Amino acid sequence: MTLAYPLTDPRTARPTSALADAFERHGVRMIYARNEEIYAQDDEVELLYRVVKGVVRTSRLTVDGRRQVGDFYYAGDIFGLEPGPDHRFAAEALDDCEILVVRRSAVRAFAGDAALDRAILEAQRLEMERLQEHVVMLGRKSARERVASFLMSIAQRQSDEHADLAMGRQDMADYLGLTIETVSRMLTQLQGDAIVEFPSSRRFQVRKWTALEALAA
Amino acid sequence: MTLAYPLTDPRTARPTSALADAFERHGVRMIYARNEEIYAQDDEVELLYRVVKGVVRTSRLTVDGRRQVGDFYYAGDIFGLEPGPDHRFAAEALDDCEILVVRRSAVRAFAGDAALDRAILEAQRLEMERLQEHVVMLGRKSARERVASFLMSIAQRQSDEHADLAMGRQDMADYLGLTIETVSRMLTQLQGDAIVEFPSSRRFQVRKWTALEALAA
DNA sequence: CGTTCGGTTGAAGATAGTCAAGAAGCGTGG
DNA sequence: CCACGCTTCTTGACTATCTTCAACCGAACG
Repeated sequence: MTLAYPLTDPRTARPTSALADAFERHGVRMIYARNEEIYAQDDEVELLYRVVKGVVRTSRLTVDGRRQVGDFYYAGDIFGLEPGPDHRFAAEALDDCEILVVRRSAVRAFAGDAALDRAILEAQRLEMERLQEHVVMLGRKSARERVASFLMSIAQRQSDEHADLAMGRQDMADYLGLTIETVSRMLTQLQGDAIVEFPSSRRFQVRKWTALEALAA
Repeated sequence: MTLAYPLTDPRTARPTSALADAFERHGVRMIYARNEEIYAQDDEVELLYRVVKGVVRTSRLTVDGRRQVGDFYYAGDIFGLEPGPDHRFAAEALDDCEILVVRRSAVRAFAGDAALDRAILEAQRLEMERLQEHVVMLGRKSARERVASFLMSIAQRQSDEHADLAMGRQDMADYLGLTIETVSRMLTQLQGDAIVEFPSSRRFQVRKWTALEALAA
């Protein structure tokens, strides 16, 4: 990890809330290399993070080595906001990342309790929505449907015709509660049905939106 | 649903937080019959609920009829606290229930923004922890492990030697992301291994705590 | 005493996982 | 620029797990 420079950058600034404002003023800009750990499982929760550039993955390891990926965070997303005194999920940089970090107490002093609490509340909302969707997906969707949902959410995020996958197959698998082989098979299957097309393993294009939507439902 | 009487009952009162306090003062006591709906999926979020007596189940139905149970709420638990403007999960009374209900805006006026936000924050914490656990369970545990985890959490909650299941097999299955048959089979299997014992289908006793814990891990 | 409902059990089938091999991309160094 | 090794992804064959469909059992209730 490299400490870069504390900064308020107008390009990445989004001073829409007390929280965003606090990030601008008190944030420290950090650089993380690919696969570097941002915080560990069971670390104390004391900082808030916002992705400026790159993609972050949260994940949890069970004692016997099974891994569950919590979510992926892209530029603008806030993460590290977890209930309880320590992190149940670790956070790692998927690729080279630029992250704004603020100390929670610093934010509180700056923003005032009420404003901060409301801002954090809002961030937690998003987090909970993600979790709720995740639960339904893992509990009630088939492998094919999970993969379709995943591609759907990625494709929606990117306005471009082509969508890029920031993560490898293993990360997808651990997010979807599947094995890497099953993910791979489902992808080739969706491609065989001409629903999506992969010019390369990390890049795809949706061919039949309605079909993909139906699966993702 | 039957409206009972607005009340502050010292037995069920837990005036430890602004939220609890608000429930005491502004709560309306409602009675729901077994399987009665408390709020529907896609209803607007505007009320907060606290279980006084009975058990509540939240669940979500997909378009094609699959059901995912979100969680079960027992006496003292707060529910209905969801992100977004409307409920993604419905809430229903598992058995005959007594519920304290407060209007969010009323609570806010009473408690003051800051105190309320912090109290809601705390309740949301618990909710997020449940969701995180649920994700890991659905994503990375086998049927046997899921059932074991479930029994474990029920048994821990009840101080008694015997633990009672408030819900039927179907509800367990929909919570665990399994079918009713698989749940049943895992239960008989755990019983066969003398890890738990079911004198009746709704009542059990843990025989080998260490074995159950190992599975639940 | 029959009916209903919730739970269990069995047999067969589908879905996803495991193990193993092969192909394709990618960076490094000759 | 090509060759090599490494990693990631794909594919195949087989197995395990879970689901499906169906029958059965037993307690609760009229």
